[in-house]
Amino acid sequence: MPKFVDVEERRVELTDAAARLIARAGIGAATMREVAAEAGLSTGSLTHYFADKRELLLCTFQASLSGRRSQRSTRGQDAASQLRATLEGALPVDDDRRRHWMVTVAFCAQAAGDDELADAQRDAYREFRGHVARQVERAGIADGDRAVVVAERFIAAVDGVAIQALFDPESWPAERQLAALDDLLRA
Amino acid sequence: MPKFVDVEERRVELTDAAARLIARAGIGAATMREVAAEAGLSTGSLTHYFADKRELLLCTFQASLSGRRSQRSTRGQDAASQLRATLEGALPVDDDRRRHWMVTVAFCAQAAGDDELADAQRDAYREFRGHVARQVERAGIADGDRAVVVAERFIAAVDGVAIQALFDPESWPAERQLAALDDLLRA
DNA sequence: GTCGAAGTAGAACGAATGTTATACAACGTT
DNA sequence: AACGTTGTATAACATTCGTTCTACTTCGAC
Repeated sequence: MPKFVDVEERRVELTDAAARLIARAGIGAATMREVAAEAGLSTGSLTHYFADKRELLLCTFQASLSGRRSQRSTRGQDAASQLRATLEGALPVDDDRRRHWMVTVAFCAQAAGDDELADAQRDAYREFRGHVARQVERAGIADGDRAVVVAERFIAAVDGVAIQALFDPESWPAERQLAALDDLLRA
Repeated sequence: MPKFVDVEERRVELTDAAARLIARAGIGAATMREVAAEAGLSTGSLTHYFADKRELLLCTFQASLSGRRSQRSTRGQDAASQLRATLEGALPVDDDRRRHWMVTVAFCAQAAGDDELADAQRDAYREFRGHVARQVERAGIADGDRAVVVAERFIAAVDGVAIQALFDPESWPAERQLAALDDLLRA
């Protein structure tokens, strides 16, 4: 066994580079050469860790999803605070979350005509909906199917604000986004 | 003056073909050759009506925007119904509106790294926000700055539902989208 | 009927892309 | 110390893209 390199870490470096590129200049800028250069490597290394571009993009998408999922670390708080934290995680209030959102939008667009991507998108959203619904139940806001409906409404409201904030940041500083979230939870 | 062809009509045919392609298979599928073929023409004709691909895409985007704007024909109704109709126009409840939404998402993704596109996106949204705010005022729901805030909340809720409906149509048939809209307006 | 501008088609070109192949460097094993 | 596997870089390949160029058609003006 020669030359020890943490394969998973390398793959993360490469998908991170792809995500940065996509967030900065769109998915069209994420060419094999550009991704490799952004990661400080060569296309030879890139193809060594990903069979082809499709695999690279799929992994980039799923890495972005799991990154957002891992950000939902909610312990030691009451249910209402956990719910609030979860929804706040879906707002582009800092550069990191903004980057995640740009990647998400890019893959939403890419999902047209790519069934595998569309399925991944849909499943990720349903998982998120279930997560929010569970927290809605724990917070005692609603139960059963009603909790799912409330979760959908919460997510819709937050996603809508997020989209507006993404493309009109001047109108939507972080405080205003959080104020909108508070208004939503108050009702 | 030889050979009379309605230039504007031809341009619409071409941007329509581009929009169909983008909605069906993503913006990556909207190559010059594919767009020309979709419109039943050749690349020679395409370049005859659009200087380059960038102009074609910009015109396609603006045509999609103005198409949605012209759909807001609201006369002979009370203010509340007009508001409802405007917001319903932003829901992907039929193939046409669904197509408009797919094009919008595609250009949202494209707006990363393209300032001109990002500006157009932002301005279009602000125009829509003003339109909704005016109808909110007429409906007597709120006045002045409050009307704008209410408009933003309405748009956010509708956009959020739209995004969910786009990528999970099974969970969001037209009736459910409209029910969500009614719930929103009732509160 | 002839001429010229407008429309259309198709080929051709350079640039860029995804992919593959080849050569070299690094390190554990024997 | 020699070898084989892994990692990395670079070059080459075929394809596809946007764009440009050229030829042909169509129609009104004279």
